[in-house]
Order: sequence, then structure tokens, then C-alpha cells
Amino acid sequence: MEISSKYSPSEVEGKWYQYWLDNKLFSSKPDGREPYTVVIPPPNVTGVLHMGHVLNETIQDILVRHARMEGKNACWVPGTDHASIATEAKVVRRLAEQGIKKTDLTREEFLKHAWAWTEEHGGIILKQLRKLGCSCDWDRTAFTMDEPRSESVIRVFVDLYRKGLIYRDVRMVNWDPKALTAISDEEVVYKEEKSKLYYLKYYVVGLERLDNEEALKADGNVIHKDQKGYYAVVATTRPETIMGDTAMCINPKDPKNQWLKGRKVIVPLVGREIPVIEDRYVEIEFGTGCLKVTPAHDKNDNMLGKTHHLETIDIFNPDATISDESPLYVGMDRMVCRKQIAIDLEAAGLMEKVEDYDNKVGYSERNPDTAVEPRLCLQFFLRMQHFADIALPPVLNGELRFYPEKYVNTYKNWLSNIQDWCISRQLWWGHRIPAYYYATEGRVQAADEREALAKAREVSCNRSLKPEQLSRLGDEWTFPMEDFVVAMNIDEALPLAREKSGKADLQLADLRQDEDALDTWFSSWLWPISLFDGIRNPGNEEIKYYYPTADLVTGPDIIFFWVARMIMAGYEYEGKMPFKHVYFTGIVRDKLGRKMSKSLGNSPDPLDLIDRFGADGVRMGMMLSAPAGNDILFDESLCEQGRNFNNKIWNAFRLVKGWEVQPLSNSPRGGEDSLSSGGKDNIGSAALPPTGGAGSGASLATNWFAAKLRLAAEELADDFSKYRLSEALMTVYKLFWDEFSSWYLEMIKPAYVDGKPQPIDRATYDATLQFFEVLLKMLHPFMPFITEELWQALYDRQPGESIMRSELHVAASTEYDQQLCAAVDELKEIVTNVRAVRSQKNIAPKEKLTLEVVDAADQHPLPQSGVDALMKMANLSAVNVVAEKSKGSVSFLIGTNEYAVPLGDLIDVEAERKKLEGELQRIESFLVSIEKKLSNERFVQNAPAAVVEMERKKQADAQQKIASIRETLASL
RNA sequence: GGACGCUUAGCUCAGCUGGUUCAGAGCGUCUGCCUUACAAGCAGAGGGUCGGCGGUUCGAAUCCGUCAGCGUCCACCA
Repeated sequence: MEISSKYSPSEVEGKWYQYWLDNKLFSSKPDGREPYTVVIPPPNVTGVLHMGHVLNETIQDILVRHARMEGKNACWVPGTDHASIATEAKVVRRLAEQGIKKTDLTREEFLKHAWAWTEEHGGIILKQLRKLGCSCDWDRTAFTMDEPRSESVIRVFVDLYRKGLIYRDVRMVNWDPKALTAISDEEVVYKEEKSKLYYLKYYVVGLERLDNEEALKADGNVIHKDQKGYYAVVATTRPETIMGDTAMCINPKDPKNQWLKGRKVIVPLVGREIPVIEDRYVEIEFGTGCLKVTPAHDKNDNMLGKTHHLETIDIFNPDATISDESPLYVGMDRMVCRKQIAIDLEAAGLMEKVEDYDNKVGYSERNPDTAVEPRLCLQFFLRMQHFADIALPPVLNGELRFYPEKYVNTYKNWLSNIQDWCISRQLWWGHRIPAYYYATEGRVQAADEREALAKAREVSCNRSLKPEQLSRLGDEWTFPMEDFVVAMNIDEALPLAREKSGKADLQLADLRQDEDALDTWFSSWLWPISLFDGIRNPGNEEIKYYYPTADLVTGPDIIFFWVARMIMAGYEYEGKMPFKHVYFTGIVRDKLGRKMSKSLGNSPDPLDLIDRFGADGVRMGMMLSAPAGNDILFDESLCEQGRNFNNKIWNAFRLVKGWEVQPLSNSPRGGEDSLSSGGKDNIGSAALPPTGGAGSGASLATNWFAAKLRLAAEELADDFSKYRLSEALMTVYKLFWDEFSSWYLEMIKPAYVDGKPQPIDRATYDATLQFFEVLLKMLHPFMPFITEELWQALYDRQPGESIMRSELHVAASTEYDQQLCAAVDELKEIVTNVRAVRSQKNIAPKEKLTLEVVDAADQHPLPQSGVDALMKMANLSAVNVVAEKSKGSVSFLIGTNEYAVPLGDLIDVEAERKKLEGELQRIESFLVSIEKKLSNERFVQNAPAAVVEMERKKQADAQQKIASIRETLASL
């Protein structure tokens, strides 16, 4: 049967993936084996596969397949994330296309649309993962909003609320005016922006004349005055917020502004009088040292407002248009307003000047065009200090390891300065907050209405409480407000509400559930636990077996969002880390180092790449340049390299399987001895022939390659233990391509006699098949499809058998393996040198040469098996041991051993002399440096004996080489 | 403003506790080859004062200091 010389992935990959599925080879159940668990970082349910996923999922699959072949019970749990904001935004957009506004829908109607969208697009990405070869246990596929996960989230919310770790408060939050929801600090992305700094005039109230003006100026005051009077200058980037100004602030130590102390100023255009307050927060050097204070619209202003008891005027609606709390511009968008107010201020002569200014503006991560608006509102928060306290030590003390380790710093830094987490979102798509509200009456003590109103507003968390809603009973004031209880569901909430309110007649109809949903990450942080139902059924068999998981593979961009919080939840709910190791991947960039993005169009479609190069090729292309934690510059040519490697493996297989095998075995010993006889390819270390022993080239080759495999297996294990997967791949790549294909197979390849290939001896053939099998197993985690295809074809297999369930055991290497490899390395060098001679002298590969081993008397003669291999690889007709090399030969040194290839007339004496003289010079100067070192007494005294010894050996070797070259030169 | 990281061949990167194999790998480049597994291949070759400067040491790509360039994260300068 003719096998194509090109490997065709498309014919192979689908077939084997289906086979793996049909035979349930990915599935895992708790048993007596050691578990190896990985939970997938759940992609957005409606997302599609991009290059970042390819990197991430390939790494996970490599780890999982590797663990599985180590005999562990590997379990990789797949799933998707509901991605609250992102998905809701997509649904809102689609509804808008159909002419439907979200505000026209009820919650239930909207959720219907959202679920329809989820079902339509959901799971596409999981299908795409199959194309990549991911060996997830699909029966376990989960969704952050499925029943078990949802219930877990609610349960945790209730639990944390009862523990006092969740609270509700009016706080300054980051508001996304497009999504109309609060977002967490972590969801704000700051961008450098060119903007303007506006200098506005705030006229001083009732100041017609400053008596001691000259004296004040002499003290350093900077006093502004025009025909309308004295004024302060305030620099701001946001003039549209002046309608919310309730104070102007100076630094008490600022000499420029002493004259303003204790005065009042007038907000331009608005005409409102506001006090000048003093606070050290204000930077003296910035702008004029005068800061306008808008407590409703800036975090720091809010802080100032609190310490100085300022009024708070919220001039924005949720969509960031001007609210009717403002006397001006009502209904205008904030950005339009900024432009307009600048014009109006200018026209009114209230603008001192405008400067260009670079500043940082926070944008919503999910709506990158929308600047975040700081906004005061009522939200739920999680107290983070408690969680930081339990999550920091295990990472600092190395119980839980990060790869690369540098992220420990980042982690520590964040946890050490942790802020409470705003967990509520004004969204419908997500887990609805299980807080149930009922009407009740609030009570405060106050001397007057003003005080009562302020206190009542605070107690009720209702800033729009009106004075007429207060009723007075002496010093006590009552007012209507809502209180709430937190419970798993409304039925459980009712008795709690009755108790808390003291109203025994409260009915279900009197309770109203919170409209808000929880931050998506409030469900993701439970992922490693909730996947095994550890929240609802603590201590169940699965959670006991699979938790903690082994490795988490994710990007460093979500170290705070997700990784840190999973560690917190892990310790809170399981008392244990959620994973033992975190492998942080880099960001996939294009080959110019730019982030891949839709707008740049530099992000290839992974499925298209798979079509062109095969999944194995793409996986390899990705891994070839993906050291942990470094950004990877992705280049399609790497996939090409991957595809080429597939082809190489394919052709090596064609070669081996095409051999005719000698029926009876008159063959080399050793080959068989070097492998265990069982089906398992235990590469044993027993019975290698002594160097110099008899045997054919084949027996040396098989012994050598068996040794090579043992050494490579150790290197591989080391790479894996350090998560150096690209190096692991490179190790196998070179092992297969260079050692196996270019050397081993060439050594054992049967010769042609009379145009016909000779059969290969059985022992060598068997050994070769076993080597091939080991190689396939080593390659399998990286390239699952081709390795399955060839593994199945290598021997007869039982139905349902698979390489992915086979185990890879290679014996430890021995001292002797090292020696053998070193001996073969010398052999290889001889071959390379002879080939180089051919290349330089233009001698055809077909033309036979002879090799002389010079002065072999006191050196180890090559073993016969080595000579056989040598003759074949270098195409020699003879290898002669000589005391003196022939005239007219090209010689070369390997170590201190000299070899020569007689060329007769072909030799170019002049060229040869030149080459040797260069060589001589190089070695002589090397010798000088060694001798200098050795004549340094301090070196000889201080350096370890072994190092000194080595230098002496170098010296001796160099001297010997020099002598040998001189001799050759003389003979020319 | 703070913290961390990086700078080694044309490109992308290894180089662990300073000293054997310390100046490496893959790709690319150059030169031969359509040699009966593979031209998606084979064989051979060239290429770097390890970012600059200073220090520690018998000895530095490796440790320390410093400067320069690049990158990432964090932070409330309006």
C-alpha cells in the first residue's frame, strides 16, 4: 500500500477525537489513583476561540495528558462563564437592533432573551476546543449560571452576609454610564489622554477691597483681581461638574492662597456661594493650589466632603446626562456639556485660561469607549481584609506556587493594599442578590430638622429623602425606609423579616427581592469548589478526591479578578488552597509585539490555522515560543514548523514500517536486552555491551538510542516539573529529529544491494518500533492526534485502546549511559568532520573515502560496532588504525584524538596549511590564558581542586594538540 | 510617584548554587545536493567584546552598585 509522503491532519484528527469520545477516554471518576485535577478558566459562554485561548488550553491539555500518561487520574473540567456585563451588553445590543429597549422589558422578558442568546451562541467555544484536541471530561461541563453553581453562589452570599463579611453601603463606586452599572476597581482601565486643564474664576463673596493687599502679596499671596472684583482661580479637567461644587479647598500651608482663608467664593455660572475649606490633601504646586470640591463626583472630593461635612449634589443621571439637581444644562450629556460650558464660561468672562494637559482617565473594561463616572450609590460590598489575611500567607510561604515566581510580588502588593470589593451590579444577567426588602420605619435622634434629615438620609441610605417625609416626636424623628434580610429564597426570608421588623403580619407580598445581580467574579471565585459541588455538599466524595486541584493555567491579567479570589474562597470554604500551582501564561501578541485585536486585524482565526496546519501543528507552533510568563510573539511560520515536524514524524514512520524484516534473528544482542520484553516499554538499563565489544553497528545504535531515551526522559521530567513546556517540546523535537531520525535511523537503515533494500534484522526492528513508541508517547501531550494515529498503526491494538491511556515509564539513566552517549558523540563528530571534508572538497556523497585513526596504539580503539556505523554514515570503504597518517590527507582533532582522510591529489596544501596555522594560533593563545591562570598562585590556592585539575587537563590537552598540529604542518 | 521585570547571534529566547560540556538552542541566512522515508527534505558553513560604566573575586553573561533603553502592574495629583 502506498502511503502519502505528506501527512494529512484533516483525515486523522476528527477520527481520533471521536474515538476518544466514544470510548470515554477523557472521563474521570474518583478511584484509588492519585488525582490530577485542572479546572478550565471558563471562557465567556458566548465567546469564540481566539489565540489567547489556544495558548491557554494547549498548555492545560499538555499538562493533563502528561499527567494521565504518568498514571494519574486526570480530570479536566470544562465549562463556561455567564460573563454578566459582557453578555448583557451583547443582548442589549441585539435587542436594540430589533428596536427593543431594555427598559421596555420586564426582568423576566429580558432574561428570556438572554437565555435564548446564550443557547444560540453558548458552547460554540467548547466545540472549538475539541478541534484543538482538548481532553476535557465533557460530561462534567458546567456553566456558572447552571443550577448547582447558582445555588452555590447564593449560599455563599448568605453565609458571608451572616458572618458579617458582606455589607450594604452608600459609597463612591465606579459607574459605567453605558452599561448602567457599578463596576469594581479592577474593572477600570486607565488610559493616558490628551485633555485640557481649564482655569476658572471663582469670585470672592463680598470682597470689594483688600486692605492689606500689598502686605499679603509680600507674604507670597497670589491675588487675582479684575474690574468685577477679587477671584480665586481653580484648575479643573472637568468644568461640567461645577454645578456639583460645594466647596473650594486650599492647602492651609499654601502661601499663595492665605488671603482666601475663611472666605466664600461663587461658583461660576451657577452663582452658588461655597465655603473655602482647608485640607492638606491639596497639592500646593498643582495648578493654582485651589481645588474645587464636588463630593458626588470624585473619590477624593467625596472624602473631603465627608471630613468637612459638605453637602453632596448629584448632578448626573445614571446615564451621565445632567440631572435636574443641576440648575443648568439639564439633560445634556456630560461630554457635550463640557464643551458647552467651556464656551459659556469663556463668553461670561469666567475663564482665566485653558491649557493642554495629559491625564489619566478611567474607562470601563467592558465598554472601552465609556469613561467611568465616579458615583455615589448603594451597593453591596465584601470586606476584603479578612480574605487577604487568609490568602496571603500560603503564597508567601511557597505552599502555593506561582510560575513564574515574580507574580508573587504583584499578588502581595495587591493583597496588602486591598479595598473592599463592590459585588453588586445593576444588571439582570447574573445571580440575583438574595436580599429581600420590606417597608419599615426608621428612627433617629436629632435636635432640628436639618440634623434629622441628614441622619435619616444616612440611616435609610436614601439621599433623596425629603423633609416632609420626616415626622417628629420630641427629639425622635421617624421616616419611611426599607430594611432587608438575606436568605436563600423568599420563603426563608419571610420569617427573618418578620423577626427583624417585629411585624408578625408581614406577608410574602410585602417582600421585594433586590433587583441587582452579583459581579461575575463572585461566582468564578468558587469555580474549583462549586464544580465538585463542595459548597452545597461539603465533604462529598468528589470534592474530597479532586480538591485541591493541581494546576491552574491562566493569564496574569486576571490575577486579582480571579486567581486571588479563588485562593480566598478556597481557604474560606475548604480550608485549603484551590490549586497547588498557578502557571501564568503570557499575552499572545503578533510578531511585531502588538496585542492581538479585532481592530488591528492581526489576530488569526485559530480554526483557520488548524485547517491549514493541523491542530498538532498549531499547538506546536504556539508552544515553541511560549515560555511561562513571557509574552509570546506569535508567527504563523511557527505553525508551519509544527506542520513540518508532523511530516517528519510521518515519514520516519513510513520508513520504519516499510522495512522488510528478516525472518530469523541472527542479530545483534543488546538491542533486545536494553528494553524490557513486556508490552510496556520499560527502557531498562541492563546489559549494555562493553565498549570495544563485538557486535554490529545496529547493536551499538540500539544501545545508544536506548541510553539517549533514558537521558532525554530525565530532561523531560525536569522540564515538566519546572513548567518549562516549550523547552520540553524542544527536547523531544530535537530527540526525534536529530537523534532519532538523522542519526539513529540512518545508522540502522538497511543498505541496498543490487538496487534492492536488504531486510532488517528482527531485533533491531523490534527495538526500533519500541523506540518509536516511546517517542510517540513523549510527543503525545504536545501533538495528540498524529501520535494516536501512528501509535495505533505501530502495533495491533485492542478496540478502545489509546496512546493517551498508555503509560510512559523510562528507567533512570546510569553512569554508563552517559559514557555511551559520549562515545557515540565522538563517532558523530568524526562523521560530521568527514562530511565537512567532502563538502569543502566537493566530493560526492557517493564516493567512498577511507579514514585513518592516527597513533591509536595508546588510545581506545573504536569498537567494531562503531566502525560499522562510521563506515555507513560517512560512506567509508575502510577505517585504518595507523601510526602515521598518509601524505596528502586532511586531518582533524576530536579532543586529543587525531583522524585523517587521505585525499591524494585532491589536497590543497596551501589551504590546508592556512587552516592549520589558524587553528594553531587559536590553541596557542588559549594555552597562554590557561598558563597564566595556573601561574597565578592565588588561583591555585583558592580555587577548588577539581577546577584546578580541569585547568591542568586543558593545559595538557592543548599542548598535545599543538604538538600534533605542528607535526602535521611539518609533514605538509 | 511606587513596585517588579527585561536588555545574550539577523529574529525569538535558554543559560539554575560564579569555575568542566560557557558563550548555547530553534528559526532565519549562506553553500552544496531532486541521495530509493521526508525539498514541508538532506549535508555543510558563517554569525555575539552577553546594553554602558564601576565594584566584589584568583575567576563574572552569572553577584553588588550605577546609568541608559524597553515593558508590566499598582497609586487619589484636580
